[in-house]
Amino acid sequence: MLHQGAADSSQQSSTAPTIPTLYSGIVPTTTTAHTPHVPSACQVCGDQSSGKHYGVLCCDGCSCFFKRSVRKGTMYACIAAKGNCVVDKARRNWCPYCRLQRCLAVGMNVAAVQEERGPRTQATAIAKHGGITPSPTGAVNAVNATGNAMNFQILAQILVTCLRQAKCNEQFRTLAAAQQEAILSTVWNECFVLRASHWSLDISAMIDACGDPQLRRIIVEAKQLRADVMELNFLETLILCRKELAVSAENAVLLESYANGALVSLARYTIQQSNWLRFGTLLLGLRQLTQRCYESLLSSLFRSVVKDIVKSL
Amino acid sequence: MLHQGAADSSQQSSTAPTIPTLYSGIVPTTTTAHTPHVPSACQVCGDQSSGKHYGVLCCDGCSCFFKRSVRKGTMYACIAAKGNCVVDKARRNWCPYCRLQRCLAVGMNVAAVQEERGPRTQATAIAKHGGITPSPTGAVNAVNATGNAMNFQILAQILVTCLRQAKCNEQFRTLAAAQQEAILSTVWNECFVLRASHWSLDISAMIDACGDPQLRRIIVEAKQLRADVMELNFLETLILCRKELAVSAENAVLLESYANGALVSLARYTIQQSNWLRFGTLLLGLRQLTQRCYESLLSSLFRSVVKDIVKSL
DNA sequence: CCGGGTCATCGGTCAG
DNA sequence: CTGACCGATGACCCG
Repeated sequence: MLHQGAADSSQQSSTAPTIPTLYSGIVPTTTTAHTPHVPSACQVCGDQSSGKHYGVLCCDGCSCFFKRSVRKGTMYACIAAKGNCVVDKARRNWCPYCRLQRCLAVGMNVAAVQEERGPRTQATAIAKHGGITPSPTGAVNAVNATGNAMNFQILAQILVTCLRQAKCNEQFRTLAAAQQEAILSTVWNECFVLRASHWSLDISAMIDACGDPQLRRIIVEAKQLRADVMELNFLETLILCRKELAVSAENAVLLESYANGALVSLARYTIQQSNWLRFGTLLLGLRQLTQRCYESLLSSLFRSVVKDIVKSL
Repeated sequence: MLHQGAADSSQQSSTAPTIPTLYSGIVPTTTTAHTPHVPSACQVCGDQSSGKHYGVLCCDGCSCFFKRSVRKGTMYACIAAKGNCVVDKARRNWCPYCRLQRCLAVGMNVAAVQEERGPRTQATAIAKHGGITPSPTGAVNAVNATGNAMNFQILAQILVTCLRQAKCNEQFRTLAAAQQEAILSTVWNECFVLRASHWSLDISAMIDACGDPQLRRIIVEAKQLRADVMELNFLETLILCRKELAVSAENAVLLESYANGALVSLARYTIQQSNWLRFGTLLLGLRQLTQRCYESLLSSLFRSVVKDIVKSL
């Protein structure tokens, strides 16, 4: 930080608003000459980049910030509630939410953040010194980058399947394409978790392999609903048909009627085989599902694919 | 890159005539090496230094004082009008003018003081203890400083009333104090919106005056539930008794049973006067309420007061 | 090169 | 306003 301050004061005495262009026209010729490393602009904040991190050219700060954010799974709130704060070198620390959003927007890969390892040294030193090997605490799970990618692909396939299923939803399918797309691009993650948590095969290993601890927690929680096929369908309708996501007044009415229909059907279905409690529990589960999904980094995992999936089919 | 002043100041403690002796004999051998943290004298007042700040070895107090002075840009006047007051640990607070002069004299770097950032934005610390959770905060600027301050005060009173009511909730009140506090510090905003949206008087003007458009939307949405007193009580229980917020395994069981009880009661109550739809609609409204609350900046509005309120009563 | 961790030094907090 | 305290940041190093 001191370093940062020093750099600031020496170069740009004031908070210069035009930072991103820092190396736009200056460096090109001198680049190959004697530069220690190729200077490029951080795609997140425009600061000097130290190379690629998590798939994107960015500076140490943004790289580190991204790593910590993903590891801890903290969910930020935009300081201005707009979600469009300026993220440049001088202001990147003002709004963590917008900084993280920007990290994801430029394509930083959540899955590339590894599990936390133990402290760096000690183990060897102590082992040499005495004979008492201390427990290396964090079982370094370097994991297989290859198998990891494979698992991700499979999960992406599951995602496609879930969204196809949503498209076939009896009520949802009747909506106009634009309305469908508007809804799905918002609630796709809820659809995914609902279905994936009740997948016929055990896919927990693949979910673990994605390296997103949040996703794991969400799925585990959703799994506790133990919904059957009928219940899943009704819940899916309730996820898909939310009048708040209507693009027009008529659609709002339509969506509400769909949701009401699903509610009544679900009530009938659950009451006939057990009691009211089941009905209420499922709906409360929906609340939990919604909240968790929007608090999580789930989206970033499939960010690249979900857009295309929603469009096609 | 690093401050020249750093090297300078660490050696020439001479600037301060009376100070240097403080730790001169304690750290003799290890001085220059790379000791974890060498206790040294603050170059400004001679107190124990906690490391370099703004380029100079100094204590937390002088560091903080310097930061505040630079940020606020206040001009002090020497209390003795001489500009040569003694600045040592015991007397550093007597004359801010001379203290600041001394900060500058020993080379503290004004440019290293960054601009003020917003309040810390934390957001939901998921996992772990499940208890500690101040909600997302944001800098809702002073805005309504003048005329609206009154309205804000009234709303804060309403908030107090809502939380008192929550504390009296038939189920919630039986929980241990620590558990109550853990839950309320998370869901207080849901409690507030639920009650405020169904307030007996029309408080929409005050809500508007708070200058948070999000809050307005949330309240309007919640108002559409048109819940009666009984329903409100059941919904409140469902907000308060979420097993995810349990601080212990036993409490999780307890909370779940409370929620189940509320579900059954609400079902009985609603079915006798209309139908299943009402029951389901209310629960979906709960989902909407939860999501909106955590997406909004509501918390920042009451950030300063809610903490105290939750603690007291 | 790009993952990881480290730690001096920034930031804000909040009783006193 | 003060300052002890703690979380966040990022330049730097290792493997």
